[in-house]
Amino acid sequence: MTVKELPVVRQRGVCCGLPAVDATWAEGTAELMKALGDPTRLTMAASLWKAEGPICICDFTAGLGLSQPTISHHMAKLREAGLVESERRGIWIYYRLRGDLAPATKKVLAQLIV
Amino acid sequence: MTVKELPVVRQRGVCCGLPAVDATWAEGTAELMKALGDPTRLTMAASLWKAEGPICICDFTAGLGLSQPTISHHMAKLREAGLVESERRGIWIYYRLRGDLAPATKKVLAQLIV
DNA sequence: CACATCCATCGACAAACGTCGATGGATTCC
DNA sequence: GGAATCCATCGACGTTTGTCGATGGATGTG
Repeated sequence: MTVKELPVVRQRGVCCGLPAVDATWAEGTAELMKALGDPTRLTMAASLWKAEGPICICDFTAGLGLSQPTISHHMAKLREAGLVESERRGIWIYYRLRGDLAPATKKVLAQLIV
Repeated sequence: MTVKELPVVRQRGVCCGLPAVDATWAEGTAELMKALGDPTRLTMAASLWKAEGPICICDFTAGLGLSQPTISHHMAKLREAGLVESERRGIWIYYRLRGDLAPATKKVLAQLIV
């Protein structure tokens, strides 16, 4: 993030180039950001990150003050984003962060979560 | 992110606690994630991150294949998120990442951008 | 078997979002 | 001064999102 001087002269009607940014990377990474771009989902992800063990929907419902369908909906988003996996245990379905998270994703989460 | 065994016994109708997650942190961080949660904005932010100097709207318009109002709109979102600052230079308005970005934000961007 | 609990899914609804064309202000060039 | 360029803002439009109540399947309890 080096800051250089502004271009002194510039021709009107002519545009300069941009640093190359891979479109596929942008698409995928934006998807991850979008998954974390809601306070409820971010809180759920952070809880799973900090938790010693997996957590079930009813615990989030109780703790976050939202309806069960809403929590379920958010968890589905996290699943679609490839962030969590689930395991049934009797009546309950326990969620945890996926064990095979991409290292880059892990680093972002580690950096993100206080 | 330690993984522990699932609870073996559990009472029905009783919910367990969650790891504490600060609501203010979640609100603010989700705001940042939301700002980066669109491929166009993420590309713009990455371009600014990689660029040697500031970039003006018309360059993004030319490079990203979107209308000028759309680019302007996205840039406004990045500004509202506290990510960019601008400087007028004649006809052009140059944008750059804010110099006083929070260290945490810088680290996230550094981690994020390839 | 009947009943309770947990949860995913559906349908609905208001709010937010991404995009565009049109407009108008600011600045520079001729 | 007149014309051209850059850009922010407005209004409009269809799409996506966050939330809920209702429903039904799966599983365990008595």
